[in-house]
Amino acid sequence: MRDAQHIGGIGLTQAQESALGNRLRAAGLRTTRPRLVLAHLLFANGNRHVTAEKLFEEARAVGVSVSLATVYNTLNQFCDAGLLREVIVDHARNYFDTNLHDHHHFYIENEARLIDIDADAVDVARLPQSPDGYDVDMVEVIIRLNKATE
Amino acid sequence: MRDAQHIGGIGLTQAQESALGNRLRAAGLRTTRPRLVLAHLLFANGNRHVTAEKLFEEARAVGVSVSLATVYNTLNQFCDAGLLREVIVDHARNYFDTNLHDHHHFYIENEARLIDIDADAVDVARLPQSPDGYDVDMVEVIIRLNKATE
DNA sequence: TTACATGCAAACTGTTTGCAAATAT
DNA sequence: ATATTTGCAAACAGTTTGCATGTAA
Repeated sequence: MRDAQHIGGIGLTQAQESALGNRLRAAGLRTTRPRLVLAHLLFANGNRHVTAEKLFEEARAVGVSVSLATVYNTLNQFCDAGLLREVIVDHARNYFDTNLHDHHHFYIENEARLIDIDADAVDVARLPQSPDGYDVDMVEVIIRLNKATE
Repeated sequence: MRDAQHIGGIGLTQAQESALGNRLRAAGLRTTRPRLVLAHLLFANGNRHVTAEKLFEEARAVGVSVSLATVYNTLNQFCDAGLLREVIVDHARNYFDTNLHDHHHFYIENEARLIDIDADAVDVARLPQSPDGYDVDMVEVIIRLNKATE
């Protein structure tokens, strides 16, 4: 007898569902079905970079009906709650990153694809002084890539 | 007797106008009035970071009527022609930077303001290897700032 | 005189929002 | 029972585009 599939048709075990529920509650969010589904898609398999549209399609692909507006709202709530962070590399699309550790990015421009770079793989040895009256919020290194011309 | 004001009411000298004209022609662009006006606003006073809307307002402020669409088109043409480059730091607004040298940016988030950082003020000592099949297009360092909490 | 640039308004993209119905606690 | 969340559709911001008119070469 296998685990009940509680959430949509996506085959979440009770343990997974409960863990995700705790995570949402810890972040101050109610555990609604759309949030559990999206959280599962986001957090179940390692770090991800996701746009609203892509996540929306993934939800539908696993047979869960969520509105696009809810995907947007949920991503923003997760962001505000500290479960996600934004990455700004493209003025068309907004990316959300599940990796909350200090890190940087490759951005493959013609594929609109992000790849994480561990913080300790980059050495920003010296930084200029910030203008008076301002604090550093974060230091981002973005390495823009294109397909190699062979 | 002072120099004739050839372009709108913005008091371009003949020398300035001719220099800007050359610059546009060298970039493969016809020297139209809107382009000369916008080029003057962009290039006359050192390096700038500008949005389409801001440049549009500046043009109107100096009494030149240019359509917003033309400002957008012109900025994109200048970009394609290598007279400007884009800076992506905010998914709402698109910034254009007149500084074509290798450099980085402070971005003051709550003021939507960019400040240049000379390339040699930052020491990116070690970079990770790019994924196979991709070439580095550029390495951007963005230091996000907020007003200091005193 | 011919190709290119402009202005306008309409289209378009990604995202947000107002509100009634549904759901979590 | 009450506050929160959802879905839908409409609104919205920034940007792009089609087309008739105007302009540079």
